[in-house]
Amino acid sequence: MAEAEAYYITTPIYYVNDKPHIGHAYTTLACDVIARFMRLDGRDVMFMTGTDEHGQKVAQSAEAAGIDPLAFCDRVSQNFRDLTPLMNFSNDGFIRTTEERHTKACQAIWQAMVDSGDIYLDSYAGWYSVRDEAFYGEDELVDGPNGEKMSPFGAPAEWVEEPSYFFRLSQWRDRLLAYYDEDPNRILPISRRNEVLSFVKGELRDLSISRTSFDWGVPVPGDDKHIMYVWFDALTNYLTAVGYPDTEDESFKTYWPADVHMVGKDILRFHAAYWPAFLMSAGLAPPKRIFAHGWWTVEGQKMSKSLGNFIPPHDMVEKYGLDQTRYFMMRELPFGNDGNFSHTAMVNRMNSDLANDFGNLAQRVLSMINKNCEGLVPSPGLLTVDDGALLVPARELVDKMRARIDVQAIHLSLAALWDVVGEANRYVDTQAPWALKKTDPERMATVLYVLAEVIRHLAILAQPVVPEAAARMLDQLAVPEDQRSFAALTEAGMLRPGTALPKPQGVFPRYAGPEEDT
RNA sequence: GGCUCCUUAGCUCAGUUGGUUAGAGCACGGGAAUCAUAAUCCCGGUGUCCCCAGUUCGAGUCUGGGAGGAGCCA
Repeated sequence: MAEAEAYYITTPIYYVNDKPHIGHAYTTLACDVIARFMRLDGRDVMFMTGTDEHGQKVAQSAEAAGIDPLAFCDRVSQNFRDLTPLMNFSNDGFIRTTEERHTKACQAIWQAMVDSGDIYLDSYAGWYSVRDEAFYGEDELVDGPNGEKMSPFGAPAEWVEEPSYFFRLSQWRDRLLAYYDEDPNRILPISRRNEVLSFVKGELRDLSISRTSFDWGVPVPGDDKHIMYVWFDALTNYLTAVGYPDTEDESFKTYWPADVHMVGKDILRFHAAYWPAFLMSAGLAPPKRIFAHGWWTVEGQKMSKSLGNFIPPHDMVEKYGLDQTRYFMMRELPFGNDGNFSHTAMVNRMNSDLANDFGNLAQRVLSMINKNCEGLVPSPGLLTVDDGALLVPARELVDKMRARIDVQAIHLSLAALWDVVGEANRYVDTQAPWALKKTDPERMATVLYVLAEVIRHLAILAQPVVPEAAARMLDQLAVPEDQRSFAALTEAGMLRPGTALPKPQGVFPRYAGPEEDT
C-alpha cells in the first residue's frame, strides 16, 4: 500500500478582535472545499485555522472590558470557533497564538534566525499606528481634525522611538526571487504574483520585528523586554500547528512545507515575501503555494464598519440554507476575483443550479426508478452509443476537477461538474424513459441505470462543496459510506442492480423566503 | 509619481500561439415534452469586443497614445 500523499492547507489566523463575517467564512470555506476534495481523493490532509490573539489592540480591548487579556481572548476566539459547526468546516485543528506550544515555536524560529545572523538589535524611530499595526513614513501621514497625525487609513499615529530587533530582509531579495521562479504558480492569481514580484524587486528594507512598548505577546528569547512583532508571531502559527520546533516530529515531517497558504489579498505581502524569508533564514522550507483571494461586496457596496453592512454567516445560512450558501460563495465568482453578494444572485444560483438542474435531475430519475422499477436499482441491458456519450464524461470528470482544484480554480471545477449535470438532463429528455416504459421496458431500465450511475458520480464529486445534500443523494442511491470517496468512481464502485432504494426526497429546495428582501 | 491588472451581449464572465458569420451561463421571447422540486429540452435576437492611431493580406487578440476602473509600491 502506497502511503497517502500529505496535503497541508491553512487559513490565515483571524484577529480575535474582529467579528466573524462572510469574508472570514469565505476564506475558510475555500480551504474546506479543497481539503474535502483532497481527502476524498485519497490525500492525507491537514487543514488548519485559528485565531491571532496577541498585540497591543487586544490588550487594550481586554483592558476596556475589564478582564485580563487571556480571559478576553478565550471569550472572543469562541466567535471564530463557532464558524466550524455553523459552516460545516472540516478543519483538523484550531490554533490559538496564546497557546504554550506556540510561544515555544516562535522563540525557536527566532533563535534559528539569530543563529543564521539575520536578526540584529538597532533602534527604530518613526510613526506607528496601533490600530493599523503598521509603521508609516512622514509623507504618508495625514492631518487629523485636531491637527494630530493620522495614518492613511485615518487611524491615530504616534511618534515612537525605541530599541528594536530587525530582520535582514534586504539580504533575501535574490533568494526570494529564485523561490518565486521555481514555480510559476507559486503565487496565485498571476496578477498578485506580479505585485509581489515588483515589491521584492524594489528596494527591500530590513524589517523591525520587535517592540518594547507593550507586553501582550511572545517575548524575544534572552531579552524579554522585547515582544515579537505581531506578524512574526502570527505567521509562525503555521509551524506550530504541525509540531515545530520538534522537526523530528511525525506531523512536522509529514506536513511541512505547507501545500497552500490561503490568504486575503490584503495580507499577501506578509505571506509571500516576509514569511518565506523568515523560513529560509531559519533553515526551513518555504510554502509551496500562496493563494490570495478577493473580497466580497454586498449589493454593490464594500463591507465596512461605517455602513454596518457586514453579513454574519449565520444570517446567510439561516436564510438560504447551509449548502446553498457554500455553493453560492464558491460558484458565483472566479476564485481570486472580487465579487458581489446580492440576494437576487443568491436566489438565482440556488434555484437554477441547485434546485432546477442538479436537484431536479436526481429527483426525476429517482422517482422514476421508485415508481417503475419497484424501488430497486434497475438492471441495465447492452449500452448504446448514447449511454456512453453520457457515462464517459461523467467518468472523466474527476480528473478534470482535480486539475482545476490543483490551481485553486474552485469555480471551474464546479462548472465542469455542472456541464455533466446539463448533459444528464438532456439525456433524460432525448431518451424519454417515460415513453420507453410502454414501448421498451428493458431499455427504460438501462436508461435509468445509466442515469443513476451518473448521479452517483455527480453526488460523490459534489461532496466537497455541498456535503450534506450530496450525502443525502448518496443515501438515496444506497451507496455505502465506505464507497463515497473518489476511489469508488470506477467500475468496481458501480451501483448494484437489485439494490433496494429508499423513497426519494428532494435535496435542494427552491428559495421560499420573502421575494424582495435585499 | 512608478508599476501591475482590468474594460467583450441587460447581468456575471470565456475567448488558446493574430485567421472564415465573436462565445457560455443567467435574464428575456417562442416552441416541445409531461418523468420531476411548474422543474426539463429545443430554437432565437441583440454586441462600434472602451476610444484613437499604427503593424499586418487579416487584430477582441500585437505596438503606441488616450479615457475609465481596481490594486501594489513610493
